[in-house]
Amino acid sequence: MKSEPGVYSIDTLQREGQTLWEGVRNYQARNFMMKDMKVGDMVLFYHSNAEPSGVAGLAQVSSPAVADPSQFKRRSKSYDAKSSTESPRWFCVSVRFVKKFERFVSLAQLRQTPGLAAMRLLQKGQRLSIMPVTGQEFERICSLASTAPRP
DNA sequence: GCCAACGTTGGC
DNA sequence: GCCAACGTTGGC
Repeated sequence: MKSEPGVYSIDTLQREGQTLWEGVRNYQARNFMMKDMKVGDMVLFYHSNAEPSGVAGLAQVSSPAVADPSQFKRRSKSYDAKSSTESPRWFCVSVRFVKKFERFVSLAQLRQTPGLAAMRLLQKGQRLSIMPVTGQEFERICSLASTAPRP
């Protein structure tokens, strides 16, 4: 799951413990939350549009998808006039803080890592804010987060 | 700040 | 249903 650290960082999540992942306005990303993500699933927390961008830590899905309340709030940037409480258009899960990585895993490091080349995140033009990761990719990234950085 | 890639919107 | 215009994302 991607977030711009200036907006919501891993530190914010650590402070708050848990958050509703509001504001996603892309159908593919929404569908991942609605259909694929289960309570207890592990989440790589990725800092996008950052200096540097990369995986900052781990979270965990802590609730099933519910109607995203921000779509009903007129003053919210995520307000959607075409949605209604009777048939909400947008859904989101909650995630809880698990850990901040000892070592931040930068995008450059991900790109350099053999075995991660097929990661969806690394494919050209990939802009989805939520996307699936394989078990192998997940393990690989966690091990990068706990081993010495490259020189 | 630039720009490629992609999604969405709306006229027809 | 097509597609041009526009908006957004996010790396660089």
